[in-house]
Amino acid sequence: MTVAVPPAGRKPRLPRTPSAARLAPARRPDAAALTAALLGWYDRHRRVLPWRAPAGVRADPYAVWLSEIMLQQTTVKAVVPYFRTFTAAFPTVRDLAAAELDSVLRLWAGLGYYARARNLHACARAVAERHGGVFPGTVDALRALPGIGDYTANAIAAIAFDVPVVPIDGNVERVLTRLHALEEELPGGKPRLRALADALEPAGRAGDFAQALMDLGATICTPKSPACVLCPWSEPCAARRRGDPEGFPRKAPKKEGTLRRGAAFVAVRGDGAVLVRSRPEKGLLGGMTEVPTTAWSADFSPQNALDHAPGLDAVAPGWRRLPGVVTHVFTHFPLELFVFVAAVPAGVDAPAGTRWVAQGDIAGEAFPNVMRKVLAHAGIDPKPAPPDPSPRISKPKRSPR
DNA sequence: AACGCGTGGTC
DNA sequence: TGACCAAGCGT
Repeated sequence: MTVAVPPAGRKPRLPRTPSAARLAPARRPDAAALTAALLGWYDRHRRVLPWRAPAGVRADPYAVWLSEIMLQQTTVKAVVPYFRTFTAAFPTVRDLAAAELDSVLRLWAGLGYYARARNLHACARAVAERHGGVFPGTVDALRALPGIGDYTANAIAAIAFDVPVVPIDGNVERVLTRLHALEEELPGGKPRLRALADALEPAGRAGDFAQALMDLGATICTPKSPACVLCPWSEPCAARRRGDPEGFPRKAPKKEGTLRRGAAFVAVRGDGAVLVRSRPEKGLLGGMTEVPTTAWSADFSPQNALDHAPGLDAVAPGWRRLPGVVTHVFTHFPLELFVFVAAVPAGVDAPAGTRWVAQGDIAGEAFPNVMRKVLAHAGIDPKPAPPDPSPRISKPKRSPR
């Protein structure tokens, strides 16, 4: 279905009479009216978040950038404690640039998508070196920095610099495809979505407008059971009028990955030290810490697992397989790990490419969650990955239905 | 362009 | 309870 998008700044003609209104074909909603309704709603219901400035105050670009990177494919609830930890450890982008990559990875551990942490560090250094420690205020300059794609460049430009652009994330995607009942499947329909976003009018409040769209998507226009009765755009929403808001956005089904298996080896010394190694910089869980494992493959069998773990038979005389398996689901494949444990005599050297981590340092290692599960399965408490999910943030809960 | 890349919450 | 999803990016 082809949808004509009116040029920004011009309103579609309104029908003259009520009867004409009823008979008229669906019209593009009036951009100025949409803006007024959305910003009015935002002024009453905006969420209070650690990286947001008070109403009427422009937010700190560093805080906006840091939060936007953390929020990529990640929930607000998960991000808040990490955001507090990072701003405490690195008050400015220069502090972050001066830090070792390894300390950044350690603080990031548990948040997922670890390439973000490496790009975060690289971006901080680029800002420090290329821009004198000050974030640039244009979409193009932001877009050129590591870890900043189309969405994030537009979000930072709008929120931190009030550049009149509309960032499109999952929330905005949902809100706009519903508002227009866009039939075209995503991601193919993204260019049309871009046109719909560009037809909106932030009216001099680009930052508020962008965050209003996201708050609307996060609290009202939710994927399941949207609260249309509370929505400022309820009246013009084509999907609601059609009685099927949940049906948007239209998406092509995605295929699932096949199960992989492997073995993980937990070698524990008498003093509590554990044998670990670092994963390669690139790829799955890049740069993170792990206990030695076999390769993970669809045809793995635990029978001769040690044959596929060179050097480990020399570390300890008796490897014992624990009952059960550790399961973990990555975005693109599920994983089952068989866990082997061994008590290692004092004085045994770590094989090439591995190292001993003292008992007290285990919590500080950059273990991804799958490895924390393995350690827990072996009876070792890896300590909570995320910082304390301490002070509550405002939660605009609505009554259950 | 399609895929690789984590984790936690929700129903 | 497994499937789906959440403020995407890099290749």
